[in-house]
Amino acid sequence: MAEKSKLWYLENFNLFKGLNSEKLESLGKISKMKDFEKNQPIYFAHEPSSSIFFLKKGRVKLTRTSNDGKEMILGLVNPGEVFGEMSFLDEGERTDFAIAMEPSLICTINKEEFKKFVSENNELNLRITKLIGLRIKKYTERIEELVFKDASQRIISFLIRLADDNGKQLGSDIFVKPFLKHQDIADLTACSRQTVNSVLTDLREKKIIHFDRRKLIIHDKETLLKYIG
Amino acid sequence: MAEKSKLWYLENFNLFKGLNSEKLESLGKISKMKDFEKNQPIYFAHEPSSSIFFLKKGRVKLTRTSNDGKEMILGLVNPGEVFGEMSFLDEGERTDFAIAMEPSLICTINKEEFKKFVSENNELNLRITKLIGLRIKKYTERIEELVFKDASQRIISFLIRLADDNGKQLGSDIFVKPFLKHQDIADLTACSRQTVNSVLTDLREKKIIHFDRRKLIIHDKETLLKYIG
DNA sequence: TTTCAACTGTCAATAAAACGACAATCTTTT
DNA sequence: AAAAGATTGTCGTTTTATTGACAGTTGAAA
Repeated sequence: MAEKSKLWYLENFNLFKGLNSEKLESLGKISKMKDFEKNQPIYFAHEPSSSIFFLKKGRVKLTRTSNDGKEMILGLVNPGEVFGEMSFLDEGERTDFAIAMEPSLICTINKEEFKKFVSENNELNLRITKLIGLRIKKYTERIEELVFKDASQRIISFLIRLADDNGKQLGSDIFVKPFLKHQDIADLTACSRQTVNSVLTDLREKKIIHFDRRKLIIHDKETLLKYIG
Repeated sequence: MAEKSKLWYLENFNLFKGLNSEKLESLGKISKMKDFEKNQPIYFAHEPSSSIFFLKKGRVKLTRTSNDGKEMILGLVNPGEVFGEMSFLDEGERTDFAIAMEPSLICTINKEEFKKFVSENNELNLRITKLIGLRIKKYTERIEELVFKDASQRIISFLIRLADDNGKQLGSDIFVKPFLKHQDIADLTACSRQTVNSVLTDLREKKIIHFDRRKLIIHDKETLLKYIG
């Protein structure tokens, strides 16, 4: 491994993997790194979407709020991932609200400068195309889930995704840092807090998962998979 | 207006508006025009997605089916619009199923040839970018609707979209050709046929819309808008 | 013209999940 | 350490929408 460059913070982004140091250098010039504390907003709905973001460290959630104040979570962002990339596709305003769930380190690049950088580095085009394709796929899957699955199936699907994205396998158990409260899971799966609680409790009684306020363990992913067919 | 070219069929696609005749010519060379009859499938799920489609005339619906046979409609395609464009973003298989709802005329272009054409005509890049952005927006709006709105609000939202996309204003009435059966509306709005019927009937009783088997008229769009806030 | 299949309209029964309420527990602040 | 606030757990109760069943219509096919 090469010596630690001052651009260390760009190296780990999936999107930039394998770029040579010259290009990372020029990327470094147009990017700004910023710390966010827990619960600090990153951008708001109706703001002009003029930047694209990369999460280096921490955790971010993207939400939408209905007229009457109900919240839904559009997505969670893990380290190494891009967010706010709609700015790349669209001139308009943001439609979602981004907030740091934990102390986070976030890299910001101005939309126009990023577009210019991409046009000078065509290898990125393909990656971005794939990224966008993946987003569309995720959204259509989410729609499908809302249409075809009932509340407990949606919650179980979510647990599986959580295990895959954020879990650490230890023997036959998968440990997940429980960074979401029940209300968050409810906002992610389009059901009520009480329903989330009862589904989780039920799974715990059946020894398929275990959880309390400080841990979440999936004992038996196989069985969970059976529930959602 | 210029004399009718043999490329008349390409002229009206939103995506190609304003391309000069030389470019249309070369587009003509890589595109194939084909007639589809009512209920004829255009592509299936799990097929490799090797082409992109443009609807010249008729009407197409894009659907997904759950494991247990329930259907949802992912979207309706109107003349002048693209579909199957995921092939442009993704190497994989189709995830949806496209079927002609009416006798239709459809232009097909091979994904790779289309990509080549786009790379030689950079003005298209921006339009495609916008198109993709719009798709993402539509999907997130759909998710939002499923999460925040109840069945009758979803049906009413759908009626408004239908009026906007397919309606002809005549005085204060908006006429829509009723090309959808109740089951289709149900598949579009994620509720049951019976619920669709009862919501529509209720709106008819209140004289906000009128419909029977051969027509659908929206008398009072204002009031519909009030229902959905 | 008759027949058949698909679609519409309606209703009662059932099921799913939201909602409201409140106690218990944990966390943070003072 | 006490108080306040947030989160979880557990209830009945109520709402919403699905389901199934069946009769009435309509359009197409024979």
